[in-house]
Amino acid sequence: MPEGHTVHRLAAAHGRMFGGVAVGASSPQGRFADGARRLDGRVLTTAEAHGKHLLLGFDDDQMLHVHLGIYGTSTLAAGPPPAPTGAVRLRLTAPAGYADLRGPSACELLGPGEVKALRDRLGPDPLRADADPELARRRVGRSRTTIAALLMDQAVVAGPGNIYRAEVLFRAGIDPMLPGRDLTDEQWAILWADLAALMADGVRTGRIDTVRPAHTPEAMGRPPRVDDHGGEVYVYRRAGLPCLVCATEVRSTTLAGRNLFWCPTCQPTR
DNA sequence: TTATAATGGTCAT
DNA sequence: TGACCCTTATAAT
Repeated sequence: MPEGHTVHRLAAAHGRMFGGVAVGASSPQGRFADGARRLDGRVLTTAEAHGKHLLLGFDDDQMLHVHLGIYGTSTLAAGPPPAPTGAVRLRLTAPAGYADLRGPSACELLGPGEVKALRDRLGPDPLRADADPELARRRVGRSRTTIAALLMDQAVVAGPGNIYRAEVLFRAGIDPMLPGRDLTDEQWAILWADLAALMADGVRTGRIDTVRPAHTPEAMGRPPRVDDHGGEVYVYRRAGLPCLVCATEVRSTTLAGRNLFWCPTCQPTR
């Protein structure tokens, strides 16, 4: 379930489990065999996330870079590792437990220059203390691209994915098709602050919950949502269902190859 | 048993 | 814009 909040949780969990100890590394699936050999026995020194990128630093100049892509998962558990099941690209082990990485779009060792290049092509991450929202605001303000597409562009903002994109636009009442440069400064400030708050919640809970107290299942007398992403949301994957605020049918379309969801009443065209 | 979809990104056209 | 990559869970057959 990889949007930025997931990766920040992973970074923290890796720091707790592997920080300061020599880790065992293997690639049961075999596709990262060389990298695992180089990692095996190194001591983990840093664990951080930038957007959806996980960066693990070791006591040499090689940084492990992991990107989960759309289906990647990383499972951490305490205790001795069981026999690997499925396609485990990388297994890390420590006295405290183990981590299994499956299906990542990137799992590679990077030198310092490559790490800098990676960071340089990412926009500010609302979950990072060093994020500069002005940088993102300037890019959005100059662009004719729709705000829906800009929010998915990791060079503009690093971390949000399709769920946060749809939900934050709904909560701000902004038409997804509005060109970036037509947003007011106030609208951008609201979007940024909401991303930061919602994603911080996501880091705490491990779920994406965006529904305000007034519209929760309990408040509305409706059954809780059952969806494999495991959270209560307004529009994401709710096409054809009534908007939780105004009962208009939630719409969906494909934009730049991704599903976009919105309520035409709550997010009117200007 | 096979098909499809999915919270992402890269590359080519 | 479309093809393709990675893996798994669920739906359809």
